[in-house]
Parts: sequence; structure tokens; C-alpha cells
Amino acid sequence: MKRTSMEGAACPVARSLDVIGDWWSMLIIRDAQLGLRRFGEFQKSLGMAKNILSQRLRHLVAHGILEVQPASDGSAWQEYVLTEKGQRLFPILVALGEWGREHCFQEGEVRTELRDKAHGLPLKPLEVRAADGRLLTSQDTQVERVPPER
Amino acid sequence: MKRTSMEGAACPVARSLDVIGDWWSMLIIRDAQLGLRRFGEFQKSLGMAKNILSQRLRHLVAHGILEVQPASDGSAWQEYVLTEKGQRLFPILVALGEWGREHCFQEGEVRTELRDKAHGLPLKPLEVRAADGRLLTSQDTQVERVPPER
DNA sequence: ACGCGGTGGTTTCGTTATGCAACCAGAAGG
DNA sequence: CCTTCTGGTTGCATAACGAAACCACCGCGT
Repeated sequence: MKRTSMEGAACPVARSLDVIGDWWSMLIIRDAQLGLRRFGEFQKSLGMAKNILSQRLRHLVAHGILEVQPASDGSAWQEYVLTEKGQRLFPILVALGEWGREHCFQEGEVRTELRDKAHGLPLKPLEVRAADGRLLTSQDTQVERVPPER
Repeated sequence: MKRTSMEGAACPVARSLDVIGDWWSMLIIRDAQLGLRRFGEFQKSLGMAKNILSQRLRHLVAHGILEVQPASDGSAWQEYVLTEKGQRLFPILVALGEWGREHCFQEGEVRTELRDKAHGLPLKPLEVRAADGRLLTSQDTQVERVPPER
């Protein structure tokens, strides 16, 4: 038996989840977006087992989301930094955060929030729009099989 | 031992992942957005084990993302439909799809894509914007601990 | 009313992933 | 050198997962 993989799926959502759909990857990526780079920083921030972290970091590196760099402070250790591909996950994090903030807290609970560094204000809510700018809901969309590019 | 839960985390991303962060939930929700409602429809579409599906559906119902309804065709069976809270996950799906489409396919592979029903055109790419409308990257943002509402 | 197949699950059992703790090698620091 | 810290790996116990068998109930044909 094996954990079923979506590698062959034509659906991009399934492909994404195949890469970053486990319990820890998105949290690691969140921390990486916040500037964490060292193994120990991730481990302390997330409180996860070191073997699992090690596994996940390797996985993310293998998929080109993180890359290993020589330490920025001159020491001989290595650091994990987001690649371009990893940076592009930002909207997913924002979407997750927005939904979590709205639907996963009781009134009165302490929470954190992502804000605009320039003015310290909350972000504008994410919007799904058509090419011509109309706001869309899931009912306004459909899935199409598109021919391979080129 | 137990799978570590993020229930107490102050970070909304962690909270979200605690609810929908497993391998299957987002795929079930994707199919629900596409209009699937019956147990058997999900099972056939996803090819997953029925016990796991059963578990996941219960979990999603318990968290108020799906709700059980009497069948729409008059038969005595039940159907699973998205609640308002579940509908709000749409931007996350769009974000996952967009990233997957860009970064998880080889050239020439068949893929599916979400399109605007009105004109059959691809959607506008998601954008993270500040309250004043400026485009933001992760570097332009910071996490703040905000006081409980009210 | 009776039998049969389809739907919607639950149970059972073997495999895989996760979590914890112990261990270990190399780098920093003194 | 000798010690401590960083960055892992290894081994083991347990929880989650996956496949298939099993089961109850619905609806339909007769």
C-alpha cells in the first residue's frame, strides 16, 4: 500500500496538494515567508519532531520550493530559503489566513493577522475576478480541459 | 501519542490547516464546489477508500463546512452540500489551482483549468493588495498580534 | 409481498506515516 | 584540545491510512 498520489491528475489543485498538501509543509512555508531560514528556527517555531522537519525540508527542496544556501552569516551551516516558485505560494497563505481568521476563532480569542508593512493596516480581502474584472463565485465558474500548451 | 493539533495556535493559517489541511479535505471541497453531493459521487470521483471518505465527510460536517441535507431528488438518501463557510474556501482553491497550473505541469501535459462560465475565459490571476490597492508581496507584509475583537 | 441490485456506509486487518527520545557527527567557541 | 551547540539520523511505539469484506437500508421490478 502507499499513500495515494495525485501525480497523474489533470487537476492543478490536486497537483498542488500532492506537493504541499501535508500537515506541515504550508506551515514551514509560512515561516519561511516570515524570514526563518535555519533548521533550528523552524523546529523551535513549529515545535515539530526534528526527523519530520528534516523529511519535509528535503521534500520541499526536491520540489524546488526551498533551496539550500550557504549560511548568510558566514558560518559553515546551511540555510533554507524560498525559491521563486516558493514565493508564489504567498496568495495561498493569504487565502488560508483570511479564511481562518473569519471562521476559526471564537470571539475574544487572541489572534495574529497579516498586515501591510507600510501602514500597518489589514490587507484588502482576496477577490476572485474574471478576465474582465467581474467578481466571481464558484457558481460562476466551470472546469475545462485545456489542450497542452505549445 | 497523537497527531499534533494547531487548535490553540494564534495564527489563522495554522487554524485553517487544522481543519482542512489533510490530504483529502480540499479535494472533497473542490468536488463539492463543482456540484457533487452524493457519497458515491465523491467516492468515484476521488477514488478514495470509503471509510476515509466517510471519516472526512463527518469531519467537515462537524466543522460546519458541509451540511447534510435530505436528497434533492426526493429519495430517502442524504446529500452533502457546502455551507456558507464552505463556500468561502473558494479563493483557497483558486489560489491552489493557479499555483499548480503554473508550477506542477510539464510542458505538453493535459490539464484542466477553472474558467469563467460567462465567456469561457481563464480567470484573472489572484492578487494580494493592500487596503489602498497597492500590490503586495510577502516582503511587504508583517504579522501582528491583534487584540481580541470587541 | 418478495427478491435483487445499488447506495451508503462500518468493520477488520495489514501497511505507512508520525512523534518522541536517544544518539551522533561536525562546527563554534573557549 | 575540550565542551557545547547545531543539525541532523536512527529506532521504536502508536496513530492514521488504504483495501477489501461485510452489512443495512432503499427502491424497483414482478
